[in-house]
Amino acid sequence: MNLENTQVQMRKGILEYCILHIISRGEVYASDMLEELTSAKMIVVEGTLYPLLTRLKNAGLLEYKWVESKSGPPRKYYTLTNMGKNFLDGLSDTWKDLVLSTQKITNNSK
Amino acid sequence: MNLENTQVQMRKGILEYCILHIISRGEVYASDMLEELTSAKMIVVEGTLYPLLTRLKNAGLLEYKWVESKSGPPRKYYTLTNMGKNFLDGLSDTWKDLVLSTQKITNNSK
DNA sequence: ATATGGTACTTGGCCATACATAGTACTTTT
DNA sequence: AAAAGTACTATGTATGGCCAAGTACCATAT
Repeated sequence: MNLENTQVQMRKGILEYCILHIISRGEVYASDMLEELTSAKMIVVEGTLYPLLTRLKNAGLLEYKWVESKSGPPRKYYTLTNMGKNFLDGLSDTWKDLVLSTQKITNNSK
Repeated sequence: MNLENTQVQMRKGILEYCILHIISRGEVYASDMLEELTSAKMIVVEGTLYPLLTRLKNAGLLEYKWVESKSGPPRKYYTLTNMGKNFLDGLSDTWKDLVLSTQKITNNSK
């Protein structure tokens, strides 16, 4: 039971929300997402991101197309499916509720 | 992969934070916490709360004393240890960072 | 042409937490 | 004595983040 471990637990689910959101703004591939997540101080590593993308794709929330790159192997560029858009909307509400609930508890000083 | 499942995932870790916070405000026992969590719309059930309290206690973050009840079996009243207080402070920062990071990403409309 | 280093993605296994479910123990009510 | 209610315990399952090792392709240096 240490802080680092709890930080990991806190990220669960939230990451999914953030990634769907990033993709909703336009075609991106994994490294784009990693860069944005890192610059927002949301710690993520490859071993987390890639399996997550695969999961979301298998669930029908994402689709991708291969695009050639000038500096390396081809890349998977992801976009949201309609189902993905709906799911993102649902997640949005869930996240807002969760933040509100937490505020309610942590601001309560009785 | 459904919404309900993701809600569960999002709660992971955050619950720990909320519970430590509730206990930090004074002696409480499990049903007190359950009531407050429910009224804040943070869905939790017995089967989640009790094991969590045991875990936190074994980690040295909580301690409890038995108190007789007028209407039923005795209760465990919990308080934070010093270690628990420090841990809660750390969690506070972690949570705030996480919310900020998420805001940064979800408000980014490029 | 071959070797080296970097980029992009894949896979298998581990661990921690939330939850469902069933069960124990004690008290009060009928 | 039986039934109902309260407080707590124990076991097993599912999921997601992460580590670590590995594959494959490209560009550059030797």
